[in-house]
Parts: sequence; structure tokens; C-alpha cells
Amino acid sequence: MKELKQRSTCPVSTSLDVLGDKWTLLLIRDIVFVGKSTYGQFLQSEEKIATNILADRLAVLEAQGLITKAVAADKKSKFTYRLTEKGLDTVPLIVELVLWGAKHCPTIADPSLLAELQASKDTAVEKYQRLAREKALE
Amino acid sequence: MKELKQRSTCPVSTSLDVLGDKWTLLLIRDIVFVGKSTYGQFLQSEEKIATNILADRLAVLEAQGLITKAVAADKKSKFTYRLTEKGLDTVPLIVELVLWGAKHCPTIADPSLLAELQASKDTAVEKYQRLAREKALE
DNA sequence: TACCTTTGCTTGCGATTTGCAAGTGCAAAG
DNA sequence: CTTTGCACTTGCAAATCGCAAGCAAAGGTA
Repeated sequence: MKELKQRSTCPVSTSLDVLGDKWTLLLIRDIVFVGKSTYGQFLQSEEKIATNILADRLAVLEAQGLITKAVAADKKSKFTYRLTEKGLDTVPLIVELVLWGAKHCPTIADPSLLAELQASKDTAVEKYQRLAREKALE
Repeated sequence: MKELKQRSTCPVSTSLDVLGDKWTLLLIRDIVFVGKSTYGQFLQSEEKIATNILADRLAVLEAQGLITKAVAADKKSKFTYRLTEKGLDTVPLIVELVLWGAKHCPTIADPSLLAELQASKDTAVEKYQRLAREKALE
């Protein structure tokens, strides 16, 4: 069991103890907005995560209850990673990261997604959470 | 000039290149929600940041245009760190961190702040951004 | 049956980053 | 002219990261 040390009782600090690194939220992005679910798919992302870091982060996310690991439906030698409700609750955070990055940094964001988020954050958050939940039932 | 390498053009990834670590958003929390503005005040936080890490993060935040550094009004040998508009735009992110941490982790949050955030995120965000802007004019 | 591929990790190791303690420089106060 | 407060800087050991290679089991192919 991967355990994390809690630096203080402040919710901002404690959230960062779990999510505060360069990779964790990218994995959740891949699950929610790109529809990925397997180790191999995570490795193919543009940012090129190292295999040991990926294995470590998946273990932490599972230990902290943000994702579940299950044998894939199509192949018994594959695993499927899905978000729990605790994991799905990070979607608003990722939405804020999209909006901040798109506004203040040189990035390339899908214009239709951006418009959707700017029109109504809450609606978009609920939509992507619902889509991820539906995928988990396949 | 502290420069960061951009791993991809994705806004989530690029935001994390700047904000994705355990300390950066804690400093912004201290400025916005605790009203801190000097090196010495940042050092006193519960999480106990090391002095070299603090100096490094302040330099990165200034280089990336999230904070400004100015001689303090009361004492010429002191510096005052304030948020720019780019920095203030991370407030929604911190609000989401508060809400996620308070909901899913064993934390101690100010109940009145929590109620305020849950009642209306947007209103609260605007309020704390306004308060931070007003402080910058002192 | 024997071989090859896919998939999901694990291991080794050099490089970078972190955390702790101590020290430095400089302006203002006494 | 010494002391104090503030903002760093430096040294160093420990931890983490990133790259490349290796490994084991499931499943497909011949």
C-alpha cells in the first residue's frame, strides 16, 4: 500500500500531497478527456511518461482510491483503469487547468472543448463525469 | 530568468509545467487566503517549506509572471510579493483543491469558508481576487 | 509443441531535485 | 558601531526522476 505523508491538515495542502506533481492529473486527463484506460495507452501520450513513474502513479492513485484496476473485458492479460467517484471529483480541477493554460500560456486547445467549458463549466464537468461513468460500465 | 520546459502543447500539461508541484499553489494560497506577502511570512506556514525551495519557487513565479516583487512600503529592506492578474486567475484552481480535499481527505477546513465556497464558487472566487487586488494597492 | 508478440510492469543507474542546516550580505535600529 | 531582522545562498546527504534494458505471463501462430 502506497501511503503518502500529510504535511498539514489544510485541504489545499492535503490535495497537493495526492495530486501535486507533473503526472498524476495528466493520467486523469487521459482517462476523462481522451478515453484511455490501459497502461499501454497512457505510455503513448505526447508527454512521454517513463514506465516506472507510470507504474508508481497508478499504484498511488489506486491506493488513494481515485482509480480502480480490473482485468480487461477483452483480454485477461490486460488491465483496465477506471476512475472512482473520488477520482471523478477531480474533473473540475482539470477543467480549471485547461482554462488557465489556454488563457495564459502558449498552448493548443480544442476550440470546441474550450467553448464548451467557457459557456458553462458545471454543465461540461457533469457531462464528462457522466461519460467516464458510462465507460466504466462497459 | 527561470525558464521551464514545456512537455507538450496541451493546456493541462502546460499548466502543470508551471503549477504542478507540492509548493507553488501553497504559496498562492498563502497570498490569497492568508494575506501573506513576504519571504518570512511564507516560511512560517504549517507545511515548513525549505528556504532554498521557497527562493526558487518565488523566482519561478516571478519569471512566469504570476507574482511581482517590490520593496515593502514600511521597510526598504523588505520585499512584498503580490499576485498579478495571471496569478489571480489561479484562484479557481485553489478553490477546487479546497473543495476536493475537504470532501475526500481527512482535513480541517474553516467551516465558514467552506460554506461560502459551496454556496457559490464564482462569487467567492471574485471576492478573494478582489481582496487580493485591493491589498496590492496599499 | 515450440516460438513469437503483446502487455504490464521491475531493475539499474546516472542525473536532477529536495530538504535540512549553516552561513552570508545588507539595511535599519539602538 | 554593534546588534538585529530579513532575504537569501551554499553545502551536502537523501530522495526522486528519467532513460534503457530486462522480465514474466497470457495469448496468438505454425
